[in-house]
Amino acid sequence: MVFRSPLELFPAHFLLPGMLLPEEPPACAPASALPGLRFSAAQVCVCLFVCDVCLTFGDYSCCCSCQVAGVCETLEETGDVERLARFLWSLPVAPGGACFITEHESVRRARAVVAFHTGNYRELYCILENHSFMRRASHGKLQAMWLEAHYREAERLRGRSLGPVDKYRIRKKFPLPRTIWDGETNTHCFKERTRGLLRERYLQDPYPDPARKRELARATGLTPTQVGNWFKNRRQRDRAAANKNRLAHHGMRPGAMLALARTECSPTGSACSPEMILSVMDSDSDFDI
DNA sequence: CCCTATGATTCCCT
DNA sequence: AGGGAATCATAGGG
Repeated sequence: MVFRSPLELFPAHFLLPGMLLPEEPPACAPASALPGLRFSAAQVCVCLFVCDVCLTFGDYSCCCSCQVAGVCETLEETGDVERLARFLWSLPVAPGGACFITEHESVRRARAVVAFHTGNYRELYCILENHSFMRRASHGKLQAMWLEAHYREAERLRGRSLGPVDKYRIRKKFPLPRTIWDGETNTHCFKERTRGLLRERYLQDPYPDPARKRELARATGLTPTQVGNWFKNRRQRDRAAANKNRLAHHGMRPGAMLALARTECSPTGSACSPEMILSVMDSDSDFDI
């Protein structure tokens, strides 16, 4: 087992907590040296026995790695990457590179965060590709770092910022590793069953009241806002299609179209707009309602 | 690379 | 608050 700076510089500080602090305290110093952070007593404690534990692989091993992980999580939450980097730097490193502490998922994630913020993308990719991250809650952040790192590399290479299409190609070229992705496809469209239900209700009433929207949301698993957006988009696109169609029938006045719609739908015309008639008749892919 | 489809967002209006 | 219009962002086909 070997130590990197600053443990190499101040080993006594960790092993003998009663000693005076050096002029420049290492990152893994007691909480008093880290103003603004609230570590638990146990988390602080790790700074005092971590080296000894790692040297001996004694009974503290599990406790030790959990405490280190806790400190990593706390530092990561504060967003102080520089301090997090110093803390990671202070951790012991086994000759082969593996250590029960650094193998902890939170520590690995912290290493990934530091690698990302320091622009060490090779290391970031290595960490993300070669270790499984079981905590799904952290997948989003890791995925974002994976993509952003590839975007930045491409931008640096091309000497210009990337457009949406460039980014899309980057995502295709560098798909998310399965270590940070559950494998579920992230479809851009709603499920066919959901869309079918929405279309059905839209035909009945293109202007559902809030209660109906909530009910539809429950039935489809969408949020009421998503349901509202869907209806809004549907109406907007039907109107656009109607206008397009109207241009094709140039010479036919809007009033005539409305009359046509009302006669072909219902006497009141309440639940069937001219746009809907057109959308049903149109051959656009989405007009299969 | 262009185009289309589609969900989301923003701004303005009533 | 909710609707319309314009626009953005993204996925996917050819």
